[in-house]
Parts: sequence; C-alpha cells; structure tokens
Amino acid sequence: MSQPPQSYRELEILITAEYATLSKRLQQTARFMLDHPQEVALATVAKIAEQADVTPSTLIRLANSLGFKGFSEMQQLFRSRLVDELPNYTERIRAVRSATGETPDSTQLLWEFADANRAVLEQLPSRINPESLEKALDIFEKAHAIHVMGARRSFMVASYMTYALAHVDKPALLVNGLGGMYGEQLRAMSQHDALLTISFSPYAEESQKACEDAHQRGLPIVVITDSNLSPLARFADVVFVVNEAEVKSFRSLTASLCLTQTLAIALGVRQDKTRDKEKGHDKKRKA
Amino acid sequence: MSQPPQSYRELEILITAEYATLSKRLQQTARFMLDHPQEVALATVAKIAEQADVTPSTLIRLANSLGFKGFSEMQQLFRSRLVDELPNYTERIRAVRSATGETPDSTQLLWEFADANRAVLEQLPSRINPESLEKALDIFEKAHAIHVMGARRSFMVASYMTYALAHVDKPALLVNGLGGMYGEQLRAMSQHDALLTISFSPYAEESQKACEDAHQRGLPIVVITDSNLSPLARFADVVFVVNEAEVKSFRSLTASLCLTQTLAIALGVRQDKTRDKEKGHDKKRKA
DNA sequence: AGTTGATTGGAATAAATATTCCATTTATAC
DNA sequence: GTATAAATGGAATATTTATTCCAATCAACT
Repeated sequence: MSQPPQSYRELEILITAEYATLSKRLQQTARFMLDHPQEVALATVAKIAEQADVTPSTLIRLANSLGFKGFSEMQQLFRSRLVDELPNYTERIRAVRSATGETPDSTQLLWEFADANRAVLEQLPSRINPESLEKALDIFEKAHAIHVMGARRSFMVASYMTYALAHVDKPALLVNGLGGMYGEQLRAMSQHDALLTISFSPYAEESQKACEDAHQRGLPIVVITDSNLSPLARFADVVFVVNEAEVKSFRSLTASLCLTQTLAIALGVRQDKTRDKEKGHDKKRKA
Repeated sequence: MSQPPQSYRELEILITAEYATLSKRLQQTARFMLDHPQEVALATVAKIAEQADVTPSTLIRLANSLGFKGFSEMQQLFRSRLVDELPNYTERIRAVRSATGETPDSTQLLWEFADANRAVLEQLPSRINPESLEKALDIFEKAHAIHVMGARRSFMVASYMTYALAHVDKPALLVNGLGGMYGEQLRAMSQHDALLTISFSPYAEESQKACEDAHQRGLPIVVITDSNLSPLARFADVVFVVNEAEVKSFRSLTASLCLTQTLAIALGVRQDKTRDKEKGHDKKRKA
C-alpha cells in the first residue's frame, strides 16, 4: 500500500473506492468508522472495536491496509476533521476576557443575546413543518392582499413583514390600530384577502379578536405564535410555533423575524416563477 | 476537596472563583486551560504541559486540587464540551434531505436565512467596541427621555427599542412620522433628551434630518448604521456599525435587533444598580 | 536569620493503550 | 475432497501516557 490519505475527505474517497475489495470484517469496520467519525476521533481502539463489534486488531489491520502506520496515524485525520468543525476562535477570546474581568457587563450581555439568538435560529428550520410553509405560501399567493397584525412587541415583526411583502409586490396592510381603529381596519379585509397574525403569550386581546373576526368571515388565517395551545391557534389554517430567545426575562423576536423573511421572499420567488411560466406560455402561442 | 465539577461550565466557574487562591504556577496552568480548551481536550498531558510551559505533574496537581481524580477525569469535561460544540445533527440531516430532493424550496430558503442570520450574530459581539457600548449607555442613562428614529425597514428596530425601553422604565418616544409630522415630533425633544437613530443605506432622508436637528440643538446622538462613512455618522456621539445578513438581495435586521436588546437591558441593569446604591446609602443614614 | 509550610519539577512507577504475532478458522481454487 | 491462501481474533509484547513520590526550592511567619 502506498502513501496514506492526508485528509478525512481523501480517506472517505479511498474507503469508498476500495470497499468492494475489502473482506467482510474489514467492510464492517470501515462502515462503522464512516458512520461514527466523532467516536473514532476521540475513543480508544478498544472502545471503538467494542462498539463496532470487531476486535482491536481488526481496526489496526484496516488502518494498515489503507496505508497508515497504525491506527493512531489514521485517527489523526478524524481528529483534524473534528477540530475543523468547531465554532470560531472569537468565542475563546471571549471566555478569556470574561474570566480576567476585561470585559464590561454590557459586552457580556451582548454575547448572551447573540448566543441565545443563534441557538434559536439553529433550531428553527427543523421545527417548522415544511408542509406548513408551503401551505402558508399557497394562502398568501392566492390572496389579493395580506393583512398583517401584531400588537406591542410583535408589532415589530408585523411592520417588517408588511415592508417585506411590499418589496415583493404583494399588497400588504399593517393593522396597527391607529386612532384605536383595529376594528375598522379589519373590516377593510376583503373576502379574497388573508390575515397573518403574530402573537405571543400573554396574547394581546386585539390579536385574538382579529382572528375571531377573520374566521367568522371565512378568511384564511396564518398564525405565528409560541404554542399550539395558543388561543389563536384554533382559528388558524396554518400555525407556526416559534421558540424565541430569552435573556434576563426578556424575550427576543429573532426567530419570528427570520420566519417572516422566509415567507416574504419565498412568496416573491413563487410569484416570479408563475410570471415566468405565463410568459413561456405566451411564446408558445406566438410560435 | 469535594465533589468535582460535572460540566465544563461548572469548571470555568470554579476556576474563576478559586483563581485568587491558586499559586502562581497553578494560575498559569489554569489560565492556559481556559485559553486552549480544545488543546486540553485532545492532547496528552505531556504535550499540553509543554505548550503551557509547565510540567506534567503541575497539570495533574491542578486537576486534583479542583476535585478530580487525576487529569484524565478533568479532560473528559473538555472533551464533552468539544463534542457539544459540534454543529447540530439537523445540519447533516438537512444536507441529506436536500440531496434527496425531499425538502421544498421554501424550507431551503428558511435554512439560508437562519444560517445567514446566525453568521452575523456570531460576528456581532467582536465587532462592537465595548467602550462604545458603555458610552451609549452613559448617554441613555443621563437622558430624561430617548427619542428613537427609524424609517422604512429600520422602523421595525425603532419600534422594538421603544417597546424595550418602556419595559425598563426609561421614557422612550417613537419618532414615526405619523401624519407626516417628523419635524414636529423632533421638536418635542428636550435638551435633557437623547436621540437614537437607526438607518442603513440608502439612508432615509428623514433620519438624516433628525440627526442634523438634534446635533444643532446639542443633543447627544447614538447611531446604528452600516458604515462609518454613513452621512449620519458625523453627527453622532456614538456610532455602531452593524453588518446585516443578506439573502437574495434582501437584508435582515437581526444584528441591529440584538444590539438594541442589549442596550435596553443593559440600561435596565444599570438603573437597577443605581437604585440599589441609593437604597444602601439611605440605610447608612438611618444607622 | 531560622523555621515551617507550601510549591515545584522531574525521575520513577503505574496504568493505559496500541501493536505484533501466530494458531485457528474461513474462503477459494483446483 | 484437498491444498493453499487469506482472514480472524486474542494473547503477548511494546509503546505511550498518566500519576505518584520526594528532594529541592520558594514563600511566609516569627
């Protein structure tokens, strides 16, 4: 056997290429390694062998057959790969400054907010049902106009969504209660419109009322909220349950913002596609 | 020494608490460990000791003094932490689903937004000057009221900040141009107030005007913008330059939101501390 | 300055881990 | 079915790594 692989990626490629020529036990071992790279990076030969249901010498024999001088040499590739996956060094610098008291409390707080918001963004896409996204987009695409409702803290998301929809050429109206006129604004909803409501516990009464009204009039409703048990949920055609970051009892709106961005832009993309298809159809007629 | 720490976080806390009582060499060792957790997770005692410029037995002595039965037991916490830092498995699942065509475009787009927003949040704290944060907080703390100005897209951040400030009992007024009355709203600023303006390229004219007016009246101004060359920057006492996520030419506001959250809550914390000190002073008088 | 206690570093020892070797088993070819 | 080659597993061996021990040094106290 010649020069061993120099990176995890090269190793993967080599194993894939040589797999068919490996014996049954070596195949089993190779498969385990690729399936559990983190384990291979950190555990001992004995431990890995135990988990892979092979003997330690099998692991070593495999490594040798792949061109390495022993298992440890191969393990280094797994370790390098593991290190390559780690978050960036700014976080370490931060830990040091924090421990030595160089960092003011306000910057500590900024780190906390940044971390907390990052964490919810990491979880968000796997918590949103893809079918719900598609269904909400169906609703918005069909609607002549979208009325966006959000009170108090949620007003921020509602205003952003109204702005974003306008930028993808979807008529959008912000239900803002100007002059105390929530009721009047909602009465302007036509039967071809849809309502998007953003509301979190303790659920503004105006938002609940808006959903009730729209529901009675048979309008499609999309709700962004924090629980499937939210009082708004039972009126909704689509419910997005969103978890928001919380620091010092103060809740953020980063996840909702990200979700509304997605809804607006995805809608824009859809509309572009629909227009493109219609243009293509016209060409056929002319041809 | 009692029960050892059960997590890396606990270990950090313990080291910080005990640091002053450690000998010089143990302090040096502890500092190295917190500075290089990845190295500590993966390398041998001998290697780590060499890099830390201490002897192997020093490392072991430190571990024992922290309650561990040897270095290896402590190293496990570093390894667990390292594993905890690895990207979430949902990202691997996502890659698989994307490759197999199971994921609709809208969910792909949600991933893109989530990723892009996470990236800017990761960078944000190291790009904000801690002194600027403290200075802005000084300004806000002294101000009788804070006027918050943001037009169009930025309106969202301004409305959120106004909400947040109200929740830490800081008088805040949203300059929203209701009825076209930006000028009138700004004239309501008293000389004891401060102005916070959020504005990004192409810089709403109203926002620029607001800064000019406040500047001419000698009011302190805090600006959140996207460049030190922003036309608002020259009027400002404090400038926060914030990089926002951009997906399909559409810009987010996640970083600005995170920053305003921090400003509001940090101000709240400060005010609480100031009130606590005044209470403490009263006790002295009574005693 | 002398004494006592704490800390330190490095050699010796213990423990853990990786690897080699080879008898046995399995697979392949004739 | 027999002979040969390849694969396997586990005990023995080698190597690496962690830990202990203690003489020397340093710091604190009287």
